[in-house]
Amino acid sequence: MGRQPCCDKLGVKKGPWTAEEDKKLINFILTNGHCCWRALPKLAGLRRCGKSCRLRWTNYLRPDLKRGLLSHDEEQLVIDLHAHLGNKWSKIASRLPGRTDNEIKNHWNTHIKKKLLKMGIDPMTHQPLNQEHSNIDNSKTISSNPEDIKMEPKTTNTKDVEISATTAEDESSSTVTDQNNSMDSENHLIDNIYNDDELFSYLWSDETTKAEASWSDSNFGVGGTLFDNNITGGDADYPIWSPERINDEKMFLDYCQDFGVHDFGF
DNA sequence: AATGTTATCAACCGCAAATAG
DNA sequence: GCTATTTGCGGTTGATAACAT
Repeated sequence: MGRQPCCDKLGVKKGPWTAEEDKKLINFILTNGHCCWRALPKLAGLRRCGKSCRLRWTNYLRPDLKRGLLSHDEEQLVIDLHAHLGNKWSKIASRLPGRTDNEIKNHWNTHIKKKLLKMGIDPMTHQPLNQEHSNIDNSKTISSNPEDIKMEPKTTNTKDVEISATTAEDESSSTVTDQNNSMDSENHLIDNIYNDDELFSYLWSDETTKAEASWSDSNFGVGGTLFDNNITGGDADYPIWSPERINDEKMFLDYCQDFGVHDFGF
């Protein structure tokens, strides 16, 4: 018995979303929440499959999304998280507020991977390419044990290597300057995170997956309203630094104004 | 200006896990 | 406990923008 396709192939539109479709999707979710992605397109009057709607919403339309390139500290965090979690993009994304797994995955493949390779670091193992198989320092190998992982970021060489490599050979001197300027404050930020044992055990704990309960469930459940609760539905979804949290509502309202705020029934 | 190449990122696909009945 | 269905994830593709020749 074959698996049912996620949607009727006939009459389902593919490809880039139009502003009109976006509007319909946002409007529907704001009004009704998304009780069932499979049924949503029909109810919302969209000729898309539920999967496509979910993706569009989570990767592009969600009001808490950040826009633009990852900042240096975000990038560094991605590298460190990747060293421990591997290609668990959704897990990595859950540590970066306002970023999606897709976005991080794309950024990894287009930017970070190249940077690491340029520095002579294997992006998959996070070990120097020429020492990859020699295991010079076994303590730096990726461990599945949270207790081992816990202290690792302090000793992981990735960050140190990047800083020195950036200074020595980065393609643009302006980039170096920009990064160095921002790094003072941003590294401080990251250091604070790493120094926080409690937070770190949280980060690596499987329990966090429970705390990663759907953003939408707490904010867009059936009958729920967008801003009834605070936008995050609890601290568990976001690391402690997140000034964006404060601005989420404003940003979303700004966004909605692109479509015309009246269309959303505000 | 025209053409070719590379980089980027939104979106799709297939699979596996989770959930419902 | 089993089967069907839904959801979410990670890999990949394809359109197109940016850059080089």
